[in-house]
Amino acid sequence: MPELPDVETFKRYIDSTSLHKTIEKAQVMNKKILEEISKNNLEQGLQGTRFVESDRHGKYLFLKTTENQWMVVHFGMTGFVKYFKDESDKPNHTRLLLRFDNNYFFSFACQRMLGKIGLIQNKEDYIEKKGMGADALEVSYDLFEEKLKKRRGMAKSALMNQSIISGIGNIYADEILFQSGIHPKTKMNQLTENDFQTMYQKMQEIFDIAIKAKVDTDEFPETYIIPNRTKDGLCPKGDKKLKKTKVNGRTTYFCPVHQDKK
DNA sequence: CTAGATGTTAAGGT
DNA sequence: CACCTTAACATCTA
Repeated sequence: MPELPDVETFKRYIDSTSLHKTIEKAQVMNKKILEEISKNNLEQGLQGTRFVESDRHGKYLFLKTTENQWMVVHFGMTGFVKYFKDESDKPNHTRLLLRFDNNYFFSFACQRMLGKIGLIQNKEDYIEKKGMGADALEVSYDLFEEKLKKRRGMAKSALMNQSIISGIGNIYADEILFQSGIHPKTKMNQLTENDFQTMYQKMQEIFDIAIKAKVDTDEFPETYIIPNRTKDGLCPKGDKKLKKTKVNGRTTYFCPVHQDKK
């Protein structure tokens, strides 16, 4: 799940459930998710503090503690968070478990262990060190076009490159290109000014709609390709079968009729 | 049993 | 040097 809209949805969920509660206990259940910190240092760094503020950059989530540090969360491919009261509701692949002073729990779960959690002093330095580009919801049109138009590789690869623009993943890259009528293998440097304007506008619109729908694909517009990204999926604009290919080593769906720009 | 699944990164190649 | 592509990571399911 976790592309920009998913992470934004987690952020809002955390804002409404988990801020301003003292963390009485922190338990790292699996060390593989730790990013440059020991189990003990993360647990001790969290215990006794409260989360007071949250932020998101691309697919990364930041939670500020009363000690002026940030817990940075990356969800990998299978990560999610859950706030719950009854211990029997604890998710299966919980890797970090917090208990608040109201006896509710906070779980960070990730089945495939591709997620990461760290504790950092400075959010801006971290973003810089990771080489992240501007957040997809904050990037200006001029920067969007300037960064993308020189790229020689395939359009989809460039959209998914986090160092150019942060937040677009495999699923939403397919949606942006479908809504823009651009074939995913088109070379980015062959697109026109008009194409970049369309992609920029569609990117904003799609993320906006996905976030408002809380990422529930049942609530997505009928014209979206995301719910149809399956074997035998049909184009929502014409009933022709979608094509499946690989870009960047990732499964890519597109409509050969509506994405002929190449 | 094998292939593939929303992500990132290191290593190799242009 | 800047950019592009691929494999690997760990686990589970179709």
